[in-house]
Amino acid sequence: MSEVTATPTHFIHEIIEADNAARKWGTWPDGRPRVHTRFPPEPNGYLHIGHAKSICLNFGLAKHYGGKFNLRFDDTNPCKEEQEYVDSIVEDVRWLGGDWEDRLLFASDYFKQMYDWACLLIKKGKAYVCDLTPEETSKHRGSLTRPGTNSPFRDRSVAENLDLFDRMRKGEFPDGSRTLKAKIDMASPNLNLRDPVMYRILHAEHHRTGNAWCIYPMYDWEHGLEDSIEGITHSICTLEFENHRPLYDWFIDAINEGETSPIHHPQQIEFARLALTHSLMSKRKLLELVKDGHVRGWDDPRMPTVSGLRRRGYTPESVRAFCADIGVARFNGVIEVVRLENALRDHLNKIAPRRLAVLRPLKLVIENFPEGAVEELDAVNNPEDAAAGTRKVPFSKVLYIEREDFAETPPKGYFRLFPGNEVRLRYAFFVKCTGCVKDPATGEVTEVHCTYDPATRGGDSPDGRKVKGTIHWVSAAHAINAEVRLYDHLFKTTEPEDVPEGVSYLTNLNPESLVTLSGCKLEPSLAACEARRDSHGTLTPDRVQFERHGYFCVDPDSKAGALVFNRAVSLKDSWAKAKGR
RNA sequence: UACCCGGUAGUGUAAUGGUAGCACAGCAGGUUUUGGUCCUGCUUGUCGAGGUUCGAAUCCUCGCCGGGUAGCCA
Repeated sequence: MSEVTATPTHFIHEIIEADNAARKWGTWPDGRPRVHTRFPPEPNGYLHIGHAKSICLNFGLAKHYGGKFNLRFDDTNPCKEEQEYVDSIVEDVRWLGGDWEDRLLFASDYFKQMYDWACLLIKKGKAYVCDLTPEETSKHRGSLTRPGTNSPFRDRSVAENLDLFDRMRKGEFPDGSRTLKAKIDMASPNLNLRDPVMYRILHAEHHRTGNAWCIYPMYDWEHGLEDSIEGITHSICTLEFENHRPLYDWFIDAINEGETSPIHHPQQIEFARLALTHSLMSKRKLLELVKDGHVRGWDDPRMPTVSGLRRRGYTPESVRAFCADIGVARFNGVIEVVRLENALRDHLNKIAPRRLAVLRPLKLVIENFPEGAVEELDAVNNPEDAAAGTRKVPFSKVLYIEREDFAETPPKGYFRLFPGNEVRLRYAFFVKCTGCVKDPATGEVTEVHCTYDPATRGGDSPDGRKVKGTIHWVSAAHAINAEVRLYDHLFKTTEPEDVPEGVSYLTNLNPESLVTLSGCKLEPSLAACEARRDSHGTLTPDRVQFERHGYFCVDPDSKAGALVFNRAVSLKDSWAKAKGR
């Protein structure tokens, strides 16, 4: 069975496979059925995980069926769009693995063609220049339950419409004074069909066309034309455009009516956008979080933006796996964010080198270990990947262990260090706790003491003796210092936007979403880690597993000798779960 | 009280007139030099009522519930 005829995994596959079987969209030169998708962002903000779903869908479909994928900027509103956003979107789509080859396209490049088609519609009596103000237009539209009323300018002559539209283009009229509208049906139950605006007057500088135009096309008019020009077969968008589909079809049909060589008519298909628990996808609110300083920027590791995920330590592979895993449907649900976190764990478990790192250090003194001696011990780099090999880790008389790995009076089921208990120091020796030293003023434990069994070197006892606990450690004399940032959900509630009337979603912000730890003690090999960048300048930080903690990556805030690590995701912790009960 | 679209375990997603399955979460156990990984088992579901049919998650009707739509935004 060839890849192309594999079992469909969702309804869009079914549509495409039926189209392919019927050769609905023709074929490529090599004879295979044509599939051509696109991702059409407006460059007015940063991409987030919801966009990633769309990118993976569109690019994935093109790739699966041996088709093509375009990256097209839908830059038809000069008031909101900026080059900065174009650049970040290009970077994010590329990072996610989207390949548009030489087709990085801009809707603004089609302005002249769209204008000509608009004139054609005027000549066909299907479009007219309307002098109604925005407020009047709104009134004439009627309501959800009342039909609209015709504009008094609806029946202007073709000649007058052509003249007025030409003068709109030349900039003779002020912003908002006139529009070009499609003549459809003011009584349609679908409000989108009540003589929608095709062009508005905007004397604004466009990021690419400058001042060449002072009329700009509206989404409903423009979008299908862009798809048509590019030969898009399946124009995939989100569910809220469902009511717009009749208009998408109407415009292209209107252009084609009576023509001997009709333009290409793609098929619009809607799917459910992504929503994640403990998260937010609204561009406006994301911007607010950045502007008001609730996060450190668009790429704050707590943000659901693609750049945030990247800085957090997510791999493109894990984001793609997540998008494939959650599926595509026509139901607006909410995905549990643990699914995303799990996708990362899955990938990093396979590829991340293991390292020893003590986040909240507590001194462990080995009473019977010779002063000044150093043992070089072999540590496995990745138990999931034998090819990753081993490394040497220095061991000495004074170590750091995790504060939470010692308890003077252990809770039930605790099998870490406590007086009289023996545990294994990972890759090193068995040690038996002999007691601890406390600060007489505060009562805080400042040092733990133990003895080690030299016969257990490497972590196995020749006499077959077993220990229940294995803890990690770092040699105090060899440790390097680092800052570690622990992240938790930005919002403490599952659906942060779900707030009572008059209450801000900001009240759902999690005050503990960022915990910064300084003076963390890392094994010396970690000194070589970097916040690397690829040949495009895109961040690809080194990622490691700190054993028993989680997966971490190097943050670009790092400086020589002062590394900063971000926790991408913790390891599953059944002990923490058991304690919580 | 208009039109459009939806409703399957806690969450998401399959089954397209023929045994309601999968993933994640949860629970229990096994393995383990990470309380990780891995492995095994278990709990939990077709919004409701009618109808068509030998047989309905699927088709029909009527309800109920949810989402979308009244920008010169996309």
